[in-house]
Amino acid sequence: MAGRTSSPGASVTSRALALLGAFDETHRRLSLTELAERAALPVPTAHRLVAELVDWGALSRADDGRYVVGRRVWDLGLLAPVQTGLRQLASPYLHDLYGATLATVHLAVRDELEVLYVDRLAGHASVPVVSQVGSRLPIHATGVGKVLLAHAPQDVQARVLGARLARLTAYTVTQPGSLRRQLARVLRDDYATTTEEMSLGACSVAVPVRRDQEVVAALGIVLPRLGKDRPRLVAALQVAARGIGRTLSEHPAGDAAR
Amino acid sequence: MAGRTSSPGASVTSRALALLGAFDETHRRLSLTELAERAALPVPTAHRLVAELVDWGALSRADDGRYVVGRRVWDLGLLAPVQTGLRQLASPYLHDLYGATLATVHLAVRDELEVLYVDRLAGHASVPVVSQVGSRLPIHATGVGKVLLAHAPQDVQARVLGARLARLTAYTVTQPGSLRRQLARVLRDDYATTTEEMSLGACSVAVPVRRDQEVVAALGIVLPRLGKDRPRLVAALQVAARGIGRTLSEHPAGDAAR
DNA sequence: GCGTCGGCTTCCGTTGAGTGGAAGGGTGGG
DNA sequence: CCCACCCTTCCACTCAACGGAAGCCGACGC
Repeated sequence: MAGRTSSPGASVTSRALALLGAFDETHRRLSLTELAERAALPVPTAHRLVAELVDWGALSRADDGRYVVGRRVWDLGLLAPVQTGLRQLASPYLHDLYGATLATVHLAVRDELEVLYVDRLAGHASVPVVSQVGSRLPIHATGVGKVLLAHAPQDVQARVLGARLARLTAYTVTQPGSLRRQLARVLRDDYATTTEEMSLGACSVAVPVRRDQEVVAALGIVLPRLGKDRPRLVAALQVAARGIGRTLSEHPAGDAAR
Repeated sequence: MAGRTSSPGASVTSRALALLGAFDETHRRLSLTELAERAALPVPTAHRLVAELVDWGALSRADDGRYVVGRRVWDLGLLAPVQTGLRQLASPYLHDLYGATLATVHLAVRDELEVLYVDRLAGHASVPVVSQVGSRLPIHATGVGKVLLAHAPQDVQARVLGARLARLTAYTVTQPGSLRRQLARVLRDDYATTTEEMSLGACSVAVPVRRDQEVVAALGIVLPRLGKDRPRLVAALQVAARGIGRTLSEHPAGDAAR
């Protein structure tokens, strides 16, 4: 390979992937110099590798010279099991729920100690929420998060409860004991709720989505307040969740929740 | 580099990308040998490169030893402008439309001579359609396709009309003269319709989405039949389309329709 | 239970793809 | 007009990458 390299042993593939990895939610458009910095590469090296990524369609160069993630990565991302399995199969159920409630509807999975939002439906009438597809939010402060945490392995629960529970609003549950009791109730009632714990003006209800007894996702909705609609909402969510679980069982190839 | 190579001059990056490019809609799970074949690489070479892609999260190995597109590509795909620009900004409008009609709602852009479905909303009550997010369908047989074709550059229209127009149902418009006249009417009426031209039992209406006078996408819905609801549907679609166009104009960084 | 086959994994001598500092061009701002 | 920064190109040097061969492993047929 090269006579001199700033990072001996690094492969070409890892460098190219480092360039792709330079993009994130807060860095969607990057100049060449920014890319090089974020990927820890010299500018000429970044320049060569970026040109190849652009040729293939992994990156795209905008008119202002900056780079963005290319259409081909979007296409490829749609082939990932989280999309073709869980998200796609669940979509009609989520739309049924949305059509019936016009509330924000969430489908989420656990991603280590966080909640990953796999899908989110919302119109203009829905409660504004901070989540969007691909977001990772704290697991202790959302309805779907509490469901996923309640059904997580003991070591995951220990790590979440043993860490500092971030206070996001005055109503966030930050005492481990309180959260533990809530999780026990989630297991008993088979649904979770939040009341302005993630953001003010947003309350939520969520239920587990099971495939063959295993909780693989959580389905939830967000409303300004729960009130006396709670039993009806829980019932609607559970019907949709069972439908999703059944559909997932009928499509074994789509190992959706991993 | 290596003392011997089956494809001299091919870069490491291009080989790694060839492996990613081995996946498509009909090849979502591939064995190592299949990956090597489809990427035109020797198996040991594929083995090494695939291991790196797995390490980074671009690919994932399932329990049965086969590979799928990894979560990190899904994450990255969500950063592409087609997602963060057009799709995300349009989503609330699409959900409003869905909530009002419970019909299948489509958002699409032109991708060369085809329609690319950027978003699709459907519940169980909606008409089953063949499209899904990321699908490319023929531009002459769908409502959104006719809108995009009517507003396409002359050379694009010439290439579509000069090629054989595939007959998908008995009602598909396959005569270039007929399609030309329909496109003229689309420009005049500012909406397009289809009647069981793409699949039986599915009729559609679609309107252009404009950002600063430029047609950047098409918005459509699919129903079992149009009937006397057509004017109301067109009006609802146009309101949503104008809302999307306005929102796109307010977010210049998201060059969504490219 | 054994043998065969196919897929996968590991090895390693050879070599050319890849390296990045230097230099130069272009653009925007002061 | 000058300066600073970003981007692009060059090229001597070298080590990362190459893939056939060999071996391992699991499934399948007899």
